[in-house]
Amino acid sequence: MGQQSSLDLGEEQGAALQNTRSILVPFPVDKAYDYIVPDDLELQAGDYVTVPLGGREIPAVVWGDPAGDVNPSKLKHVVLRHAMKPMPKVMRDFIDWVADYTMTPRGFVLKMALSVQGALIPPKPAKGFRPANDIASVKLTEKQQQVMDVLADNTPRIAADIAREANVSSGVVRALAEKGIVEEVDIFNPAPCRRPDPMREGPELSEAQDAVADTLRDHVKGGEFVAALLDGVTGAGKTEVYFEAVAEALKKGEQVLILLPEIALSNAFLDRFKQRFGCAPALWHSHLSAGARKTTWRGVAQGDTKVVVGARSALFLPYQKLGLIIVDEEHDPAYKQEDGVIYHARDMAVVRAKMGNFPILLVSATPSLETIHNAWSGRYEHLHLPARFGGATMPEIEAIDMRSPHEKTDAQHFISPSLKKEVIETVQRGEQVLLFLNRRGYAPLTLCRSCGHRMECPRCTAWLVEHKKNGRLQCHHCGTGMPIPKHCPECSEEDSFAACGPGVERIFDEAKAYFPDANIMILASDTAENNDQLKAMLDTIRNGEVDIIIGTQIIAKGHHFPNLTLVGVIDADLGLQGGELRAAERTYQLLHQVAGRAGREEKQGKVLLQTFMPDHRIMKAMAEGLRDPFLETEAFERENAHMPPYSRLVGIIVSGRDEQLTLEVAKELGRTAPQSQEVLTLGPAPAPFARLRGKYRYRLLVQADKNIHIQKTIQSWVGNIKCPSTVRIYIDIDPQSFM
DNA sequence: AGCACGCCGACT
DNA sequence: GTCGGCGTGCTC
Repeated sequence: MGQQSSLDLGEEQGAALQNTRSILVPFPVDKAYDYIVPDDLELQAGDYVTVPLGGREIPAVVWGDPAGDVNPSKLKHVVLRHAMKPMPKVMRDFIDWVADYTMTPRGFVLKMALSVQGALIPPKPAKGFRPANDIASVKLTEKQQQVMDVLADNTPRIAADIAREANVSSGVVRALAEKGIVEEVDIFNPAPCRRPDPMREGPELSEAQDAVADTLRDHVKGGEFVAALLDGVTGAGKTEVYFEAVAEALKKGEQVLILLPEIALSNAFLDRFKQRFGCAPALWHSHLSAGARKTTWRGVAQGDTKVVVGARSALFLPYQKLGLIIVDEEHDPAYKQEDGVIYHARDMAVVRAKMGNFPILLVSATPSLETIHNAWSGRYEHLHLPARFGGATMPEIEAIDMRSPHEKTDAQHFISPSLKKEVIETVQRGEQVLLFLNRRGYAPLTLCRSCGHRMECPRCTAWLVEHKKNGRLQCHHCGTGMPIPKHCPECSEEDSFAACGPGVERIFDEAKAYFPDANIMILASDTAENNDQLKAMLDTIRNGEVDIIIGTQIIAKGHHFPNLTLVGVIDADLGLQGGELRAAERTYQLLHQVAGRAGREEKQGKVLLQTFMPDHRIMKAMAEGLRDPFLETEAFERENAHMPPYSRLVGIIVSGRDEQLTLEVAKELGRTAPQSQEVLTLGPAPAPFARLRGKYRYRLLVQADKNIHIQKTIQSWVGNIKCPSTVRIYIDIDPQSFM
C-alpha cells in the first residue's frame, strides 16, 4: 500500500503530460478504459496489450484516444505490448457495431474475439530432434538405425512422433541425443492452413457450375461488397462452385472464412477441401483442444492462416486480411447464438463483409425467408445451380395419411402399415432405411395411469423424457435426471406409469419387433459417447452392417450414405406444433434435408412422410417438390401479420429466482412499454418455458417497423427500469425462437 | 470474470 | 464479541 501511494503521487503530478490511450478490456463493460502508456512503449490502435485491472493482469486491445473522464490518479500503466500485428480497424469497428446492434457491452463482444486463454503469449516451443551436423561414425544398433532412417529427411519432430514412425520406444531417441548423434531443436507449431494451393486442379465443373463459379470469381476479383445467395439442391455441387471463389480470394492473398453449422463440420467436407487445396483448412469449433485453439487464433490474427472453416464463433476471430465469407447452410438455426452475446452469425457475417468491403456468399438448398426475401428484392444476387445431369435425382416423396383407417398403427405403435411394408421391401433389396424422428429418449411424456399425474422437471416447465437406455427420466432443458420412481409421487400407486408418445428408443423397440432379422442402430446426439465413437458408428452404417437407422436430426446433416434409399419420417408434423413464427419454415427445411438422405447417385430414393395433415402446404410442397410457392405463401402470411422479414422483432426476457419480483419487473416493463404507430409491444406473458433451470421467466415481444432505430427505443425504455440485481433482463434483437 | 465490501447467523 | 455466508458493485 505504501509503495502504491508514492507511485500514485508521481502519476498525479505528471498526469497532464502522461501519454494515455483508451483500451478495451474483455469484460462486460461498455466503455474502454484509459491507461498510461509508459515512455518506452509505442502504442497504436489495435495493438494487443496486457493491462492491470482490479488487481490482475489481463489481455486487452488499444481502442483509441483517451476519454480523459476519470481522475488521473486512478490511471494505471499498460504493462506491455504483445509482439503481434494489431487488430485491424475493420475488426474493431465490427466489434463496436455488433455491441451496438445487440445492445451488449463492447468488452463482452471483444471477449469473443479474445476467446483463447493465453493466446497473446507466444507458444513455447516443443522439444524436437534432428540429425546432428557432424555425426561421428559410430556403430548404430538396429533400432537406432531405424530412427536415423526416419530422420533422414532432416525434418525435426518430437520424440514421440519419431518413436512412432520408427516403431521404437522414445528411449532410443533420447539415447541418440545423449550420444550427440541427434540434436535438440525448438519446434514451433506452425499456423494451420498457411499455403492452400488455389492452382490445383479441381473437380471438373458442369457448364452451369462453371458459369456460377465465374460470377463468383468476378465478385472476388472486384473486391467489393456484394451479397449473393447460392441456391441449389443437395448434390448440385454448391461446394465445388464456392471453392472456386475461395481459390480466387487465395490468389489475392486474402483470408477466407467458411461458416458451417457445427454439426456439418464433417470429414467428408474436409476431404473435399483437401482435394481441392492440397491441405486441410484451419478448423474452429467448440471441441478444439486448447493447443489447437491457440495456434489457430494466432495464425488467423497474424494473417498466416488462410482459410478457416468454422462454426458461428469463427466470425469473431481477429482476421488480419479477410476477403471472403461463405455461410453454408445459411438457413440453419444453429447460427443463432442464444446465450452470452445474442447474435445471428449469418446476419453479422453480412455486416462484416459490408464493413470489410468484400463479397459474401450465402449457400442453401432451402434458404431462410429472410435471405430469399433479400434475393427477391434484389438486395442479394440470386445464383441458381440446377441439379446435376446424371447426378442427384430427387427422391420420390409421398405423404402417408395417418388419419386413414388403412394406416392405423397398433396401439402405442408409430410405424404405419405402408411404411412397414416399404421398410421390409427395402431391407430385402439389401438397401438401407432411415427412420427419422427428431426426439431423443423413449417417450416424451410419462404419466400416472391411476391419477393422471405428469412427470415434470422440478426446475423447468417441461416434461421429463424417459430414457430406457439408463432407466432414467431426464429434462432436456436443464439436464436434471432421476431414476424412474417406483411409486407415483402424487397418488403413491405402484408401477402406474405409462409412456406416452414416441422417442427414437421406442421406435427402435418397435422396429426390432417388426423387423426381427434386420440390423438396427439408433443415432442421436446422446448415443455416442464421443466423436470417435460417432465416427465408428457412421462407418458401420457406411459399410452396410446396418439395415435400419433410427435417428434424430444428427443424421440429417452432412452425412451421406450411398446405399440408403428409403427415409421414413415418423412424425412429419412434429415441428409444426407450438405456434412458433418459423415453425413451418423450419419444418420444411428439416424435412427437405432429411429427404435428401434418400437415394443419391444411381439409386432412386423414396421418402414417406407420416402425417395427420397431408393437405398442409408443407406436405404438398414436399410431395410436389415445389419450394418457391411454399416460400411465397409463407412470405405473404408474414407480410400480412407484419412479421419479419417485413418488420423487426425484439424479445425481452425477464428472468429471476423470485417469482414475485420477476413478475413485478415484467409488469413494470409492460406498463412503460413503447406503443405507437411504429412500435407495438406485446406482453408480458409467461415465457414458453415459464420456469427454466429454476428461474421464472416472463417475456415481452416488441414488433417494430424496419426503418426505426429500435435499439434506441429499447434503451430509453429498458434502461430506465428499476431492476433488482437478482432479476435479469435479456434483450434478444431479431429472436429466432421464442423459447 | 474476479475480487472486495457489506450486512446477518453459528462459533471461540 | 468474531468468523464467514454470498448478494452487490466495480474494475481505468
